[in-house]
Amino acid sequence: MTTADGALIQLRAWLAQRKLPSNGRLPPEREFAEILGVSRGDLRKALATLERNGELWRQVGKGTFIGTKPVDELSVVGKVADQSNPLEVMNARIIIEPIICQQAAINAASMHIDELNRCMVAQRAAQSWRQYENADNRLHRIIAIASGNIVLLALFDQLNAIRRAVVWGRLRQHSDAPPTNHHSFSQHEKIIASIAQRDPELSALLMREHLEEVRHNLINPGKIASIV
Amino acid sequence: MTTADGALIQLRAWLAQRKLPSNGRLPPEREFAEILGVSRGDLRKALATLERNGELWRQVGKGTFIGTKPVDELSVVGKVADQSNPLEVMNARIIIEPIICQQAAINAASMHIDELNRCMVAQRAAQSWRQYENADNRLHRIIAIASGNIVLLALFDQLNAIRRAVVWGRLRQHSDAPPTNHHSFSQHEKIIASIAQRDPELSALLMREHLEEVRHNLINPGKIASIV
DNA sequence: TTTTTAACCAATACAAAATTGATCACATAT
DNA sequence: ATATGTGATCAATTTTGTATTGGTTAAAAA
Repeated sequence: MTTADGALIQLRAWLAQRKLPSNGRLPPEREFAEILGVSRGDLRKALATLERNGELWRQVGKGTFIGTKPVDELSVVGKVADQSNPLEVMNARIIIEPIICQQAAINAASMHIDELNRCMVAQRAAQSWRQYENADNRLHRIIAIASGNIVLLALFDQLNAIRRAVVWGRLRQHSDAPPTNHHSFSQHEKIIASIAQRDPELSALLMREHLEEVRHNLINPGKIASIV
Repeated sequence: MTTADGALIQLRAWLAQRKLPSNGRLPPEREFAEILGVSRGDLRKALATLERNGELWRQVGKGTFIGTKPVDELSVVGKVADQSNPLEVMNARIIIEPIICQQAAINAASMHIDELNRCMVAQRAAQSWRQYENADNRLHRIIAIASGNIVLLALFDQLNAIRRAVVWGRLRQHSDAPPTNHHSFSQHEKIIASIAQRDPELSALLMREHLEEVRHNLINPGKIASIV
């Protein structure tokens, strides 16, 4: 038996008899090594073992804690946005939004269909890119609302927040002229129609195709380089 | 024409010719008033007008920014949790997690497979419900990590946060004894195996079946009434 | 060789100081 | 007398500086 194994045994014994503070934090490594009477290296090996087992978690500058690491649910958008990029966000949309659209086809009320059609009217009447974008965002969000699941809507909003944070500050050189992206119009209309006629699979397929085209335009910045 | 109207005109002209920093922030009021050569009060009136039009937004201690105010994703978890219920969260999981699992089968690295197997060992060795639950949460989260898409991981964490907020305080009367839910064990192992052998469709199917069984146990609270 | 110790690094927490939009009181001007 | 500019003050937020902590490496010691 190595001394590192001995440290692990001592650590387990200490954890078993000690009553931990409410936040589950245990002493910093340097003190803890003295308390247990082992070297810091051996203590770290023992802690690493318990961390692999998921019995505790550590973080630089914070400490060592018993249990599972809590997900920091706030300001997650900014951190994710820093680590991500427009393409990754687009890929996530292609994965998530079609199934939300599928649920919308199952659960949408006629009220939602009407609202979607109103969005199309507003989108066609848009006289600036800002108005067009607003109408488009609203359209996609109403689909999420129509899914009938508040949790799905919350996830959609989260995804949207990440998207905005990622493209935030990047080039947005589109003019103020209203877009002439009529192909996107027809795609939207087909999606709405498939929802109206209660065809979940078709809705998901059309939404996926629509987003994949948007991704294509994102990768190949031709005439239209905006995220719709 | 009042002096306040003149300030609005000067502000618009300044915004039209000046190139704004990437974050869209414009100078603090005191400096800005000097730059434009107007009083701070008139500048504030002009800014208020543009704020009403949604062309900019302001916040105390932060500054004035061009564009629409980013949504505060903060404390959204609590609001959603209030309006939702365990079944709805479960349904959202059944919709979301299978496709995340599908992506994991496509993108998982061998490191992730190893980690998943370690989770299974920890889950089998669990000697209390707490340890079992920790291992299970970690398993599902590693699958989300293995998807290779940070945005998907963020959405999974959000879903998890909502789940915890919803079931928080509700029935959780399971004893401290380790669970004998061996069927769940085999389901987990099959999912890991399907990921390891790169079968996206099978992975999604198995995850869906697994979660649907959890939902069944949630609706029919028999022997096992925990959300796994 | 292996283990321990020490030193240093990067990330985080915490507190103090500076910044900033909002608001009010008062002086000034027309 | 009303309106406008000026300054002070407040509360929210950012910034800055210091101490702490896990992570890492290399030298010292066994």
